[in-house]
Amino acid sequence: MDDIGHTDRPEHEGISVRATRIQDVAKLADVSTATVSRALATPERVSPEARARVLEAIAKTGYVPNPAARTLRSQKTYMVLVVLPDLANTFFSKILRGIEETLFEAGYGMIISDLDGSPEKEAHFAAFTAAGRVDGAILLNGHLFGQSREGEGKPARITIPLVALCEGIPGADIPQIEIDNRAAASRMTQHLASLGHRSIAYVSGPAINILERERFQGYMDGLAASRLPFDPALVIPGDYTIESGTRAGQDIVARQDRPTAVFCTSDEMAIGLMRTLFSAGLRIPADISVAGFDDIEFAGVAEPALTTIRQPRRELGQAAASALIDLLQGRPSPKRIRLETELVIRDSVASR
Amino acid sequence: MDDIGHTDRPEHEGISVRATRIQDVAKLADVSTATVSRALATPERVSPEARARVLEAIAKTGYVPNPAARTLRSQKTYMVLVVLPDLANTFFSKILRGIEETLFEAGYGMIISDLDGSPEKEAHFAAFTAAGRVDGAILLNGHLFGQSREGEGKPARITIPLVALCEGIPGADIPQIEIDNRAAASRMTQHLASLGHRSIAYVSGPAINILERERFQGYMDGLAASRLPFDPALVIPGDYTIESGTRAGQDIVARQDRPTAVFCTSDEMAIGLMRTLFSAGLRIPADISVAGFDDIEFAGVAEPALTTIRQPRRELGQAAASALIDLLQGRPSPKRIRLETELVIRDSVASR
DNA sequence: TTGAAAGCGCTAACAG
DNA sequence: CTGTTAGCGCTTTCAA
Repeated sequence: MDDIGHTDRPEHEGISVRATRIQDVAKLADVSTATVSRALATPERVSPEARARVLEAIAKTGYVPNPAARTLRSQKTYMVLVVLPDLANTFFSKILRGIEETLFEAGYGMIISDLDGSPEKEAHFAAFTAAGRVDGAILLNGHLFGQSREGEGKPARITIPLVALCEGIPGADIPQIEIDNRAAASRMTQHLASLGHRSIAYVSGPAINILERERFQGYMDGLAASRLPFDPALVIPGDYTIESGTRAGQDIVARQDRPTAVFCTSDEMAIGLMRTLFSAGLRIPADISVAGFDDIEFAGVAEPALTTIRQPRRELGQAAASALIDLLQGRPSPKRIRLETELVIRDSVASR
Repeated sequence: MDDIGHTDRPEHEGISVRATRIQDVAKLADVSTATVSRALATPERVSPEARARVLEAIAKTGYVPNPAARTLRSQKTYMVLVVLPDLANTFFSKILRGIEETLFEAGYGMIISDLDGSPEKEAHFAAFTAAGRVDGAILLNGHLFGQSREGEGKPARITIPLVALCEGIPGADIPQIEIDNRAAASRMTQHLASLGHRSIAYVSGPAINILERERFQGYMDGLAASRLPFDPALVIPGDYTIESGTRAGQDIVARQDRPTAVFCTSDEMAIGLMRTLFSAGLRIPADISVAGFDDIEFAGVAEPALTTIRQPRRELGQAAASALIDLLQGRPSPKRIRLETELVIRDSVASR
């Protein structure tokens, strides 16, 4: 049936093709398999001599424990699921690095789930999680797993530890790791106002999005703190993508009475918007200032270089992973962690 | 010890907290566990009645097979490892989608390994692979796993099916999925030449890189086909990153005798380079033309929009996954697949 | 501190 | 077509 199967025992040049098992190590070290297991998991409960012999045997054989067997017995997978809305968004890559680093140090592996806006994918990963392939999950998508798929069967209940990262999940009683979106947006708005801008447009994220709601609050706060009136006409809808930025640019170009500054709530939108303004013959920042949010890689090489809000992406990932590990190991975990952002001043904003 | 552990049996509101096992389904369907297993794996070998009862019982209980037990018994993980040099590079995200799609349809999951230029990470994933956590791997990093870590112990031999994607691995007898880098680079070079450019600079990738060698050959081919002489001074070293593009730009700005066109072998470099040229007061494409390679998302919204080579990223991913699945299921797999690229003409290149 | 022994939940070999 | 049975390799009581 399986015609690529290799024969099991034969030794080629002294190297057995079959993987070393715990028994082989035990035999070589002249101890029981239980002792080998303990030498690895709880070395302090094994005599130094036995431990040394086991370690030597492991080194000699290149033994690596079989994870399936370990998982089956201990009911722990040492795997964590990371759920994100869109892997293509460069914003996530550094966060993933931070997560992976911290997880790795604690002996956990990471499985990435790119939802890609597909409900089936979400159902799939919910089932995956329910099947016990992971010990916990970090959610970057702003909501919990969908519960069941079109009523067939019981919803597989998810009972593993969860952590929400970046997009808080209101109502869910799990640790939330995030930045203070409201304060950051307020700060940028005030920065623009302090430079003399009195007509500051706001390009939003998707209306349902929690980040959007917080950043919009911040925009309002900033306006108020700068004693600027709120003008609904200056709020332009977007969804964080390049394309929506391009569309917002068209909207602005078409206006008689243009704002002097535009605060885009993502760098992607700012870059798309700048392109449209530029094509229409507007000079940035001479004619109009543009600010972004996130500080992705391309923000610094955009033309002009983008003034934006930097999120501590790696640290966000690390903090989320740490919180999850705490939970996984039965330690208490902080309910909410807020990391600081930074206002990065470049060339796309000028004073008026 | 584990103070977050839940009690095992108690039923809350009729729902058992403990996961359903194959035994529960068997009992409910009034068949043996073997029949349940067969109804799932080889339905044609089970009578329609038995199958119906099993399916019903599964629906009723929400049974999901325990993957650890399945793996332990069958020695198959239904997991594939994808090794990439840098997850932050936007070039890879669509490829990953293509891989994931195809894998998913065939019932395989995907684990991503971001090497991030770290040899330890590589050793870690080599061990991971050797430990039998995955059935096969797709390598996007241009080489096989490092063999052992500083001589301690035997090198864990990797014997699972592998596929090389994008960066071919010379000498390795595994399927290679790639584009024709040489032809694509030649085409771009000839495109520039056909527009009247006679001094075409080439910003390279890392010298050791196989892609670089192929693209450089293509550049030479294109020059020859256009009856243009090769001038070593026009080859500027790069490493595909934004920063190296910026540096290449400085090099060009500093020259007395500037090329009229620059062919960058990655879009990142082209974007970094354009920024430097722009800052130095050069107009693109009026003063100097710039071309890229890859067609990443930002190429279309760069200022000016970048003329480049589009790679069929999703299809590349799909083809690699298909080839690996063939191998995994004992079918013959094509040794080499080359997908077509496309010349995308935008605004960063003008005729001379 | 150590070993013996009992499974974790599943699939595959072997009968029937 | 179906059931019985024997493990896959490990961790974890339990007893010494």
